[in-house]
Amino acid sequence: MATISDVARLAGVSTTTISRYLNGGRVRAELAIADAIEELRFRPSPAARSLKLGVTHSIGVVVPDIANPFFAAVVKGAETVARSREYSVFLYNTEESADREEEVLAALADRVDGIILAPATEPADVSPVLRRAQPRVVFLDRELAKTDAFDSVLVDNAGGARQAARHLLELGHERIGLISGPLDTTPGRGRHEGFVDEMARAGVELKPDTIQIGDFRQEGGYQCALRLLALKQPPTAIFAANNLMSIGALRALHAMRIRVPSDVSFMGFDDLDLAEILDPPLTVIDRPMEEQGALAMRLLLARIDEPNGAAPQRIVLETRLRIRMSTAPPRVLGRTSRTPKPRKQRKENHP
Amino acid sequence: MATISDVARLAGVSTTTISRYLNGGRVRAELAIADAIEELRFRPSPAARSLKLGVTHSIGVVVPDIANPFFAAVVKGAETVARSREYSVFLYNTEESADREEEVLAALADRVDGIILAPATEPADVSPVLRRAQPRVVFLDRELAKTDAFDSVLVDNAGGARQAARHLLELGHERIGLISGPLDTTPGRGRHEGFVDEMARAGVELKPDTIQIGDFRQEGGYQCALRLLALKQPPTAIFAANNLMSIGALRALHAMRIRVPSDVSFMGFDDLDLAEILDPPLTVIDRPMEEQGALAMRLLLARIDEPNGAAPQRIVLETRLRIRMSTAPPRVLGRTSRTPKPRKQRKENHP
DNA sequence: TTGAAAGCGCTAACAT
DNA sequence: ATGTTAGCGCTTTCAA
Repeated sequence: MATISDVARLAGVSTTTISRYLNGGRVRAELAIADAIEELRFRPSPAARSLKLGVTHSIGVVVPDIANPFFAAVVKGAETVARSREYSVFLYNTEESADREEEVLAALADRVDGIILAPATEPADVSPVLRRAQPRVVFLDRELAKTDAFDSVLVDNAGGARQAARHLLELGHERIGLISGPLDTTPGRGRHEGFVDEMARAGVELKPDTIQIGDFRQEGGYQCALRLLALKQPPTAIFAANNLMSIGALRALHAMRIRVPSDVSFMGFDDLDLAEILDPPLTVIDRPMEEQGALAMRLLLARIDEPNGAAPQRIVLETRLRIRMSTAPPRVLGRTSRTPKPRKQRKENHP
Repeated sequence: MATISDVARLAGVSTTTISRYLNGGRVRAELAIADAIEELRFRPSPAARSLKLGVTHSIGVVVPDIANPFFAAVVKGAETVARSREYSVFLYNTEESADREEEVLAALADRVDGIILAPATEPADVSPVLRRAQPRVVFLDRELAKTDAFDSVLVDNAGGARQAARHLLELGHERIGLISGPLDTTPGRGRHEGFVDEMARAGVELKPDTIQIGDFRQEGGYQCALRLLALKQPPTAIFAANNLMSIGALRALHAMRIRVPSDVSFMGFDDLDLAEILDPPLTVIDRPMEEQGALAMRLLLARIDEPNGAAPQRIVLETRLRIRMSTAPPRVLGRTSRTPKPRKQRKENHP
C-alpha cells in the first residue's frame, strides 16, 4: 500500500500539498500529483484519516432480524442512501435480543458516525451508550418510551391496526382474533392499542382469550393461530400484527384445513411478495418499507451534517389498506358453507 | 472520549502497561487499571488500533440484492459467525450491477480485513482491486470463471437443476419450459447447463424458444413465463431458476388463469417461506442458505487467521428436491381437465 | 501556494 | 514487570 509520503516523493512535493490536492485545494503540481497517485494506486488510509479527523464515514444499522423481509427492505433503502453520500454501513443483527443489542451498541459506538436503530424492545430507559451518542441516533420503526430526544421514523401502527379493525367490522365480524406482537415493542403495542381501541369504539369488546400475544416470528404466529382456533367459540376473523406471524398463522389455518375466508377471514400487517397469488389473495395493511429505511438514513446524515439543526423529528409514515380476497363477511350461523355465496372480485382501494 | 493516556494517568502507570493489560498481559496494577477504565468509560479507539496494527476487525459482505430472501439469509448467517468472533460486517448492495460492484470493491478494499463477494456477474477477469486483496476474498454463490486462486462457497447448481429436470421427466413431461438466469452468472449458467444437459441425456431436446433467459428478478420471471405461455405449443411444465423469478412466473400463471399443476406443472430453484401454503404447495429445489453465508464467513476468518494455510477451497453444497403439489404428470392430450385425476398426497422425500 | 512539524490514540521494540 | 520512545498515515496550524 502506497502512502501519502510515497506520492509526495514521486511527485516532488510535500505531503501537505498532496493532502490539499486530495481535499480539493488549489495546487500547482496538479498533473504530477495525479500521475503519481495513479502510478502508485494510492488510496488514502481510512484508518489514518479517521484517527486524525475523528469521523469514520460509516453508519451502523442495527435491526432485530435481517431475514425479515421488512428489515431487509429497510436496510436496502438505507444502504442506497448511504452509498449515494459515500457512507458505508455496518450491519448488525440482534436476533430480537435486548442483550445482544446492548453488546452491539457498545461495540458500535466508536466505529461509526451515526446509528440507525430498530430496538428489539422498548427499554425502560435510554442505553448509556446511546446517551453519549445522543445527537446521532435515529430510531427506526420502534422508538423509546421515555424520551423525545431522538429522531425517529415510524409508521402509524395504531392507525394501520384501526384500518384493519374497521375493515373487519364493516364486513360484519364481531368475534375477532388478534395475533399481537410483544407489547414491549413500539409496533407491538401500537397495533394492539389501535386494534382494540377501534373495536371498543364500535362497541365490540375483545375477550381476553381472543387476543394472543406472539413474538413477531413465524412460529409464534402459528401457535397463536392454533390457540385461537381451539377456542370453544373460535373467531370468525383473525388479524396478525406482522408479516412473519401472518405466515405462521396461515400455515396453521392450512394445517387445520380452515378455509379462508369462508370459514374465517384473515388479514395481516405488512404486505408479502406472494400475497397476491396466495389462495385467496391476502388482504393486508401495507406501508412503505424501503422508504422507511431511506428516510431514516437521510435524517441521520442531515443530523451529522448539521449537528445543531432542528429539534428531533418524529416522522410517521401512513399505512394503506389493501383489500384482496382473504376477508369476507362472516358465515351466517347455521348455514353450511357447502355452497359458498359467490363473491364479486374486489379491486384494491386507493385511499 | 477518554484515551489510553487518561487511563494511564489515573491509574498511575504508563500507557504501555495499560496497553498490555488491555491485550491480556500480566500486570501488577490490575485493579487500579480496571477501576480507571471503568471510571473513565474508556474504550480503545478502533481507528487508532487499526492504524497501528493494520487490521480493522471488519469484513465486507457484498451482495447483488439484500432484499432477495436468499441473500438476506446468507448475510444473516455470515453476520452471526462474524459477531461470534468479534468482527463487524460492512454490508454493500450492488443492485446486480457490475459497475456498482467495482466502485464498492474499491471503497471497501482499505476498510476491511476480508471480503465475502457474491458478484453481480462473472467478470472476464479478476478485478484489480481483488487481485491485490488476493488471499482475503471468498466468493459466495458465484465464482470467477478464470481463476481458482480464491476460496468459494457454492451450491451444486447443475446438480440441483438436474434434479428438477429428472423430476419433471419422470412425471412424463417432454415439452418443458426453462426460465433461466443470466448466463454470465455462476448460478445462471450452472442451472441452465444442468437442466439442458439432463434433458439431453434423456433424449429430450429443448427447443430454443422454450428457454427464456431472465434476470433473476421478479419482473423478469413474469415476462419469461408470459412468453412461454404464448408459444403455439406451450410447455406442460416450467422450471424457474431462482426464487424471485418463481414468484414472477407464478404471478403470470395466476394472471393468465393457468391452473397448476393441471394445466402446467411448475417448480423453482430455492424454497420460499410461503411455498407450503401456496395453492398448490410448491415443488422446489432447496438448499442451505444461512449455512452458505456462515460457511463463507468461517472460511474467510480462517484465511485471515492463517494466511498461508491450505490451498484455496471450493466448497459445494448439495441441493435437495422438495416434492410438493405443483408438479404432476402432463395432461393426456385430448382429455379435458374438468375431472382431474385424483392424486395421492405425496410426502417430501428425504434423500 | 507551499513545507516543516506536531499530533490524533494506540502498540511494540528496546532498555531498564 | 514496567517505562521511554518511535511511528502507523494522515491533516493542520504556523511560517515562509
